[in-house]
Amino acid sequence: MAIASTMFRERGYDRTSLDDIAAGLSITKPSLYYHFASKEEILLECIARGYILFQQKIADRDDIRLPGRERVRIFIECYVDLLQDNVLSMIVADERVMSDAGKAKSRNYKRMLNRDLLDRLEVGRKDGSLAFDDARIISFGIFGMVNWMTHWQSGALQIDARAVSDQFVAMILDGIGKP
Amino acid sequence: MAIASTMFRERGYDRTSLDDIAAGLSITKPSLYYHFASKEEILLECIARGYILFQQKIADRDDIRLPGRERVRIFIECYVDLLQDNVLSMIVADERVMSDAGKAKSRNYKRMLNRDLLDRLEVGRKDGSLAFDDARIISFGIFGMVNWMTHWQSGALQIDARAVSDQFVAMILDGIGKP
DNA sequence: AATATTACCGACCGGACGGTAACAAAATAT
DNA sequence: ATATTTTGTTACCGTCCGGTCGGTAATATT
Repeated sequence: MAIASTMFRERGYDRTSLDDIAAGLSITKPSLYYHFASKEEILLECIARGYILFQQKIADRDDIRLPGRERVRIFIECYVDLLQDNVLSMIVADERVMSDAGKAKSRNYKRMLNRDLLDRLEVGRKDGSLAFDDARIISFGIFGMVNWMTHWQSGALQIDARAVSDQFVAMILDGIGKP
Repeated sequence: MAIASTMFRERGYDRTSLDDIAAGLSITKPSLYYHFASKEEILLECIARGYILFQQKIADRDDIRLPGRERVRIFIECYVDLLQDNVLSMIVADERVMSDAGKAKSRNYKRMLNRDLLDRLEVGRKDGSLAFDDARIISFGIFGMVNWMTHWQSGALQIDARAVSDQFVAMILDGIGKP
């Protein structure tokens, strides 16, 4: 499962054949079909596991009493961390190849993640630690920034995960413009 | 060519067959092969055209005398604009399916684009209108934020392009944190 | 000892896709 | 008018891939 997750992230869902996954597990394709009903089911399982991992990671560090600004920071740091560790197939999953049912499930995970960030943003807006116009656009921007890290592969990402999330957070919170 | 570009952006390169492209042009696949040597060549042509369009667009608005901060803003606004108009196949092009030669060409365009933004950032740093740590990370962050818009498709992107780039720019330059 | 259940395999199917060979019709040049 | 180049077409090939079929060891249950 973790292997499939890694392969999906490295080669992309379409270009990872069931034979590839099976080979990675030292079994054969029909054997995969004993455990899973379809390729899509494998993907959905990967997505679910990624989401759970994220939930666990963030639960460890989260504190509801913190100002929104800090809670956004925590979200971003956890998210970057998980991306670096090759999990979160959600990002690689192209809904266009999925069945309606699978699409719905996948969207649901994305929606939950987005809702979490949106909530943190609104908390910050209310407690005065954040200011922005449309939370949805900000949220999309943040996700995009981080999700696109999956496209850095090979070459540029010699950079430490901590440095990345630090500077992303700095840019998001304080901006790069000088007054 | 513009048709291929749009199709690549909408369905993805892999899932756009040569028959699809040919049908979109009301011709047949072998006829495509009269004009292009391979599917990859079509993609590369799309990438090149997208780059040229970007160059034209930004040349219209650019002014070397402006402070770096403004020149970064212009870059982002032009980039968002072009993305909304379905051009820039560069983003959709997954280097993993390309030949070494194609990969090199594709990377070259990306490199040029990245260099342009990096230069603007450095100008801003020197003239004091911008402040940041590692320009590469900032640049990647900005590209990610905007590039990821291609994944918004269907549903969320009811938002006007201008609103998006305005808020992206606001977040990048001023941040969303309150002092 | 007989019977299920679990976990796996080799061989194959049908469809899609990139690409090609051989040939036909316009368009253009002479 | 004829020859030639440009731009198409129909029909096909090889390959890859998701998925299936029938069968087989090994382990657990009765």
